[in-house]
Amino acid sequence: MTRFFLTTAIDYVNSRPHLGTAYEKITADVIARYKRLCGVDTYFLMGNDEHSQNVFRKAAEEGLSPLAYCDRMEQEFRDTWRHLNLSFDDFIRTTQPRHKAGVTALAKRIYDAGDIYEGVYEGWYCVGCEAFKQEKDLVDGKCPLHLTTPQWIKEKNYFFRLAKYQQPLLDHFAAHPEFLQPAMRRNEILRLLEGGLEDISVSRAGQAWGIPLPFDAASVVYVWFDALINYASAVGLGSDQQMFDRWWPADLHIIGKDITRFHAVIWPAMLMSAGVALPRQVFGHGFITFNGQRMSKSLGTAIDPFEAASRFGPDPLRLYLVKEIAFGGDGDFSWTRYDERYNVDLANNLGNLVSRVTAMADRYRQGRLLPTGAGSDRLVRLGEQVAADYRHSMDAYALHEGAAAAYRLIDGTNEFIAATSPWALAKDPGAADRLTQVLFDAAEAIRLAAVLLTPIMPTASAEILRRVGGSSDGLCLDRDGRWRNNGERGLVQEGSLWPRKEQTIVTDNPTPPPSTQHPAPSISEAATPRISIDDFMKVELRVAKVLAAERVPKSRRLIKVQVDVGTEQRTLVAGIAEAYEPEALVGRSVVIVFNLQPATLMGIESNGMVLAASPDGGKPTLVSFEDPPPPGTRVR
RNA sequence: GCCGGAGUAGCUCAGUUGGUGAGAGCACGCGUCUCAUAAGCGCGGGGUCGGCGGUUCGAAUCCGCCCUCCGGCACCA
Repeated sequence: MTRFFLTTAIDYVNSRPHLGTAYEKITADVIARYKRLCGVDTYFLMGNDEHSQNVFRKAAEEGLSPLAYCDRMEQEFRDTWRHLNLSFDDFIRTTQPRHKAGVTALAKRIYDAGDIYEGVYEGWYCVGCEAFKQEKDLVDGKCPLHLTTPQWIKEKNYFFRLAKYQQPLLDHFAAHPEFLQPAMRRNEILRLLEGGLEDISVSRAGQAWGIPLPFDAASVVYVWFDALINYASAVGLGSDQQMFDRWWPADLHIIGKDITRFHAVIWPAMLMSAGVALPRQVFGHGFITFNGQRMSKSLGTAIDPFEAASRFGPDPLRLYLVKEIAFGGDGDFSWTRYDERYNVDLANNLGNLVSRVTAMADRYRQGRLLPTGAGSDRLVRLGEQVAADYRHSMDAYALHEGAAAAYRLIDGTNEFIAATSPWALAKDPGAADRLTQVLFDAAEAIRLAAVLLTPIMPTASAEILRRVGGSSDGLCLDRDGRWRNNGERGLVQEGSLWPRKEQTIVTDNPTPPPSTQHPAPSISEAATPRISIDDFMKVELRVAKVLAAERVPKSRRLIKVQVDVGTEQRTLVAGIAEAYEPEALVGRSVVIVFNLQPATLMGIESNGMVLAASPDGGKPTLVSFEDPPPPGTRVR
């Protein structure tokens, strides 16, 4: 294989990228750079997913046309990616003409294959639940929650015959065990496939923001169907056959583990139907947490990759994410750990190693080194072993092991210097040749390690190569990734590559962004349409005192509370069990929505709603009073 | 409750298809060199590999049950 087509998931443009998104792109970039280092003609694709209703709404909230909003977000994404030194060859947007051409072409092929049928999305619809109900969910033909007979609803829709591809997909998984990685994800999907598939809806009626179906312009392609096709449309499906022939099929889709099903089931089925070759491999990477917590904007646990890369530059961040996290598994990021790894891996080991070797070369040999004999057996063997291990690991996308291999050589070189003590040799006139060779060996080991680290730390590696007298132009692993014991080297001694960071000045406590730049709530609040006082007065808020509370059986969130609202007692159900024990609620005064339509939750009728602040991804906090007024008091 | 993931040294984690007395980094203690960014190198302490059973000549690794933590789903009026 002389060419390699690599993709990452395209990103929703609802918000700016966080470190988790950046992680995916960085690992993909490392793979792309590794392939290029191997002399493989590489096409690395990234992009944005713009046809979502959320985007449409968000743009409207900000008073922008959807496209103008997407243009702006593209700049934000590109700025971030540039800051991380990502070497993508192409950046696709799903609003581009080439993508529309690709979607149209693929949809038509699937349609012509007879795998898209016009149907009605029909089923029992419970008005109370605002949801479709499966036959099996009904009890005596009635909604078990509302005890009402649901309506039979029909909605025009187009379906893709996904179910038809159950067996072909199973066959494909059997024939290509490498198709989905890591293995655990494959097992999950196999179990899902064995359980059978259902046809899926691929269109939405009555929406303008999207790509019209080629066979029915009144409907647009459903966003997922649309998005997946980007991988093919970017390389010319439906617009540039020559390019498509050159790059398709994709060699590797790097995606997050949460969207494995789309890439390992729906996407290959679509391609099978259209008679297009399947991608060779899908790799589902893990998630990055911040101090063990899921990244969330409102909790202050979303790390801005821009900020992280600004701390020491992009290379240290890239090294951290690649070396410290087993690729495929989940990983954690914290500022203290980031600083620690920076000091250990970069300042103490690699950076200091470059300093000591260039300093000695300068001091003892005026920076000129020419081999005087054979290289150190031990170090040469280590270098060659490391280079081989590195290749095996990187070829298997065990990126963390590839980084570790390079570091074994760095550590080994520090040990080598301690063992050979060049400063002692320098005092012995009879050891002149020996000293030259020792320094040459050390410089060569650094050169080799820098070559291996090039995909991970492109800028720093080039700088190291310059300092130890190696070239960084047009690197080729076959040629430059092996031990050399020839040629004069000119070493240059300059300032520290990575000065030690003596103290941590950033905190790892979740820090919600300062209110001045708190984009999440402030923007959405400002953007929400204002309501009149009359609208608000429709909502009747009242003080209620909790008389009794108990956990709803088999529920994780729900607590059933009996409250006194002044004029009567009521039963309501509140989703606060994760934050409150029922006993702790009794006697408390809370605020409820008094005039809310009743609803049935887990079989219990709730007459009202208990107010609580509900942070995104956090636990609710009840609205309470310093000095509780009597039950029934109106709140306004 | 259902479905996943995880539980290995004080901390963060590696441990390919079960097999040499269980590892790395950080932190800690001791020693040592002086070329270097108070960095490097060497030695050391410290672990019932969540618990209990089972398969096996042999299990951190496979199987069963249980405990704990974290996600996702169902309820979130």
